[in-house]
Amino acid sequence: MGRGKVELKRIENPTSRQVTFSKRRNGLLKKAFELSILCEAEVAIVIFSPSGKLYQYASHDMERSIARYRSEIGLPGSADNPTCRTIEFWKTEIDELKRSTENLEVNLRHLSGEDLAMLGMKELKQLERQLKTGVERIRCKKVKLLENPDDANPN
Amino acid sequence: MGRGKVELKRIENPTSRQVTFSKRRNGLLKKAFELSILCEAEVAIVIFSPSGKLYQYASHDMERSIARYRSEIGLPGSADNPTCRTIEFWKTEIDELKRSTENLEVNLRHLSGEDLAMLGMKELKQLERQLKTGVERIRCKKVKLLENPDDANPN
DNA sequence: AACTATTTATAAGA
DNA sequence: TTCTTATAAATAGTT
Repeated sequence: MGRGKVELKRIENPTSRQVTFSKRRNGLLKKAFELSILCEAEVAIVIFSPSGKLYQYASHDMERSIARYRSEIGLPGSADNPTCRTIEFWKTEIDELKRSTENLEVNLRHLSGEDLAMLGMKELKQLERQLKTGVERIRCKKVKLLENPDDANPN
Repeated sequence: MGRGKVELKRIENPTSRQVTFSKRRNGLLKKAFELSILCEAEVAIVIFSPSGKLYQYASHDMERSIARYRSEIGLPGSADNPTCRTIEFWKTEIDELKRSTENLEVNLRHLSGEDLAMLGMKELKQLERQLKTGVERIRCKKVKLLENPDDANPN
């Protein structure tokens, strides 16, 4: 990727090694970010430059990913003997559940015709179609119930 | 990098999401390897697929990199020891959130006319009324949008 | 899994 | 460090 092909070995020139490090480090972190978004993966990266400086990326939370890694590998610190990391893991678990709950609530309100303010025409049309489909299905069900009341749960 | 530009958002199609995950995961791990060789960097990556499978790369050693990360961040490594009670608290917190999520999902499906099997006539009528109200509100909103497109979020 | 048309990343140069 | 550009590499869509 560049004006010349590069050999897979240590870059001897310290200046160009530093420059390459900087460029490729950014590239790697960007790719990690994209992977996590596109594929809903949990990605965590830790990089130490030759001079010892730390660079990191964590799609969710570094401690959570470490905890998950360890529990996957089978190290202690998971089941019993919970550590702070384990707790962190659950905290983010909770946060994610809360977020998904919020999303569901928004969807529900939209289907009830509430909170429509920020929707565009495209979304409105889609919502309307979805609701009409729902009404149609419910009508079918009602008809079936009337024809064959024995199936009914008598509420 | 490919025949089409790709939007930075979750890939909806599960098949192509899986394929992309596989391709990009390999790409990311390869880049990490190259970075460590070319620039003598210490690189550690942990990836969890959406289905929970672990993939990893560590130029030196995962635990070493984790330890180095923690010491860099300033964590003593072994912090306080959370009690089982705290953990139990969070477990129930999670259970409750999961239950409420399930309820919301059921409501959402009902509003889409799915999973109607166990509903009685009374609930069906209520659902239908709710949907009709929703449709009506959405129509109002659409009309307003058409009359006054400037308000629109242009989606 | 293999194939390419394209998009991206980046090596070298300024 | 930042920008530019030629080229290598990665990969999205397709088969």
